[in-house]
Amino acid sequence: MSEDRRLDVLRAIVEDYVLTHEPVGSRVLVERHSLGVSPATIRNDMAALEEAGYIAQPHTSAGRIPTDKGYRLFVDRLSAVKPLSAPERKAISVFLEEAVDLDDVVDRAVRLLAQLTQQVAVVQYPSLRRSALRHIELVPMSEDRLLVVLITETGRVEQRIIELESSSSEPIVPELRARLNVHVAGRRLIDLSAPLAEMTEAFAPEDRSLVRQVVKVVEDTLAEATEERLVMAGTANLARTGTDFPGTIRPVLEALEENVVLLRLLTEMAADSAGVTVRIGHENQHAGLAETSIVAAGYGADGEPLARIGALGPTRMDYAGTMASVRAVARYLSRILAG
Amino acid sequence: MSEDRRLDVLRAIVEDYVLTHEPVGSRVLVERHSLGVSPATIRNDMAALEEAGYIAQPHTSAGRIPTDKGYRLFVDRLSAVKPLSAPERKAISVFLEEAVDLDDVVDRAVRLLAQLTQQVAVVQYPSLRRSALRHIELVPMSEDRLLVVLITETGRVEQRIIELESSSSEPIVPELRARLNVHVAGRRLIDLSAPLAEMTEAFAPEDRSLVRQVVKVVEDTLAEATEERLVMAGTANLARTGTDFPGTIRPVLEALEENVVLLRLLTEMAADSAGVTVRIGHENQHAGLAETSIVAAGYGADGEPLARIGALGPTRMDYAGTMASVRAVARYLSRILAG
DNA sequence: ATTAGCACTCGCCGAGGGTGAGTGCCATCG
DNA sequence: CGATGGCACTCACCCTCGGCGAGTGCTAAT
Repeated sequence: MSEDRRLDVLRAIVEDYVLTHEPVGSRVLVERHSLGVSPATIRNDMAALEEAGYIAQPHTSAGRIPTDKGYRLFVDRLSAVKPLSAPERKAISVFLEEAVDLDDVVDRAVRLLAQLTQQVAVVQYPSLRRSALRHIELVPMSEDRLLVVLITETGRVEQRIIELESSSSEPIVPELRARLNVHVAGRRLIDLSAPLAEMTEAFAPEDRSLVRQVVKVVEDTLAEATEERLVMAGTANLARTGTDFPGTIRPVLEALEENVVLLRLLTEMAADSAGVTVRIGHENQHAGLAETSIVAAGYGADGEPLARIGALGPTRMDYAGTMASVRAVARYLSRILAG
Repeated sequence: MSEDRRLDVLRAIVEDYVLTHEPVGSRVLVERHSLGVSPATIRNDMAALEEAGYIAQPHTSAGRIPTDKGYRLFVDRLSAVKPLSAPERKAISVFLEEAVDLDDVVDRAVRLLAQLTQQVAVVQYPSLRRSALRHIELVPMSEDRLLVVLITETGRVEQRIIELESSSSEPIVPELRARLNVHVAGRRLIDLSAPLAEMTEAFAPEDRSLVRQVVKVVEDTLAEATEERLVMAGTANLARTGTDFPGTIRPVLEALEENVVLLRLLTEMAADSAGVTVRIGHENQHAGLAETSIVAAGYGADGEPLARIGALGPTRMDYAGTMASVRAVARYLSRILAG
C-alpha cells in the first residue's frame, strides 16, 4: 500500500470537499482526479485514512469529509501557496496606494482582503508599542489639563488628556516638549523607558512632578493592550456558505464582536512564525470557533511585525488561495507603510 | 362594526405575532386577549383589516401576519412607549458613567443598546460639524508639513497633516495658533466660515497663503461627510431569530457593512422629528433592508442633535420596548456628553 | 498489492393519506 | 345592524412507506 498515494487521496478529498461542500466517495474520486487505480483500492486507502483520524464519514452510507487533523496535514504538507497572477498583484498594489491616510489604508486593506478571500477579514492597526515615534505634542488645555498627542512614523495618532496637580506648570511646557522630542524621535515606545528616566533627571526638582506625569502617560499608552484597535469586513460572507444552518454562524459572529478574543488569537498565531500561519477548527481554543479556520500573517517588518492581518472562515475553505491573498495583502501593506 | 375594536384586533395581532413569530388566527386571538367577542366576529374584523392592507395571510389556511402598513399604524397610534424600570435606568446611567473617554462612551453605549434591545445597535460619533470646538493645535512636523489637531467640546479629536508650499512659515505659527483659538473657541465648525475669513484679513498679505491653507483644512473637515464615524454591535442577534432562513440575514449584513448606507438612513430619519423615529421594512429605500426596521433617535441636544443612535432588527420586533431603550440610551448619552 | 464482485446500510425523495387549524359564508339571534 | 354559531372547504403540516442509489466493507481472485 503506497504511502504516497494515500496522501494523494487525502489531498483529493480535501480539494473536492472544499469545492463541492459534499462528502466525497471513492467513485467520484477516481473520476475527477487521475489517481490511476480503481475505487476499491481507494476505499482501502480511505479506511486507513479514517483509522488514522484524517477523514470521517458523517453517515454510514455517505462519502468522507476531512477532519481538522486532515486539514492540518493538508496545509502543512500537501498544498502549495499558489501565487497570485500579475494583474491581481497589480490591482492590490494600486488600490492600496490610492489611500490618503492610515485609516484609509487599513480600511482599504480589510475590504480588499474580504473581497479577495470571500471570507471575513481582520486587520489590526499598527502596534503603538512597536512603532517608532515621530513626534510628541503637548497642548495646555486649561490651567490644570494637558493634552498629550503621540504621532508614530506609520501615521497613527493617539491622544490622552491628563489632569495636572500643580496648576502653575505652563511655563515649562515648551522646554518639556523640546526635550521630549529630542529623546523620543525615531525610537519605539517599547524602547523608551531608559531615555525617559534619564531625561526626567535633567529637570529641576520642582518640575519633575509634571514631567513624571507626562512620562507616565507615554508609558501607560505602552502598557494598554486594549489600545490595540482592529477593523473587520466581510461578515456577510459568513452567510454566503450556501445551505449552512444559521446555528453555526451565530457563535462566530459573537466571537467576532469580542475584540479581545480576536486580538488574543492573532497574537498567539504570530508567535508561530513570521510567514502565514493557519489555525484550524478546534486549534483555536474557543467554543464558538470550533468549525472556523483563521489564516493570518504579520506585516510591517520581517522579524517582529508591527501588527497582523487575517482571514477567517469555515474550516472547509480554500487554504491555498486564502493563504496567498493574506500573504500578498500583508506584503503590500508593509510596503505602503514603509514608504 | 366597531372601528375601535378593529384597531384592538390589529394591536393584538401585532403583539401576538411579535411574541410567537407565527401567523395568528381568530381562535387564539380571543383566547389570549380579552376581546369579549367570538372568533367569528374577529374573522369579520380581520377580513376588513386585510382589505385595508394592514394584515395578510401567508397561506390560504393560515392565520394573519401584519404588513408593513400594519406595523406603521401600530407604532403610530396603537403602542405606548413603555418606560424602563428604575433599576434599568439606574444600570444604564451607571454603566455609561464609568466610561473614561469618548471612545469608551460610544463603545459602551453601542454594546449596551445591543444588549437591551437584542438587536443590532448603531451609534454615530458626535458630529464634528455641529460640535463646538474647544481648541485647535498646530504642530510643525518638518520644514513643509504642519499637523492640525481639532478638539471638540465632546472630546473628539481629529487630526490632519497639510503640506505647505512655503517652507519659511514656521515663525508665524504661534501667532496663527493664538488667533485661531480666539476665533474658534466655543463655536461650532458649521458657524466658522465668517469668523475665519475675517481673521485671515487681519494677517500680513505675505502670510495669508499659509493662513488660508490652514483655514481650508478646517473647512474641509467640515465638508467631509465621510468623516462621520459609526460603530456597531450585536450583529450576532441577527442570527438569533430562530429558524430564520439565512437567505434573509445576508443582505442585511451587506447593508450594514456599507457605512454610507447606514449614515444616510440615520440622517434621513432624524429629519422627521426630534424624538424616536421608526422606519419599517420597505420604508427604508434599500433592497437588503426590506424586512428590517430601524428605530433611531438623536442625542446631544434637543433642537439639532449632535448625532444619532439606532437599533435595527426584523420588522417583527418589539417596537415599544426597542423605542424605550433607544430613547433611554440617547438621553443618558446626551447627559454624559453635556456633563 | 490491486481489483472485481457482492451483500448490506442508510440517507434521500416522492407519493399518499390523515389531521387540524383557519377561513369565508350564511342563516339566525338580540 | 352588528354579533354569533354552524358548516363546508382549503391547504399546510406530518407521518409513513417503498424505491432508489450512493457508498461502504468484505472476500476471493489476479
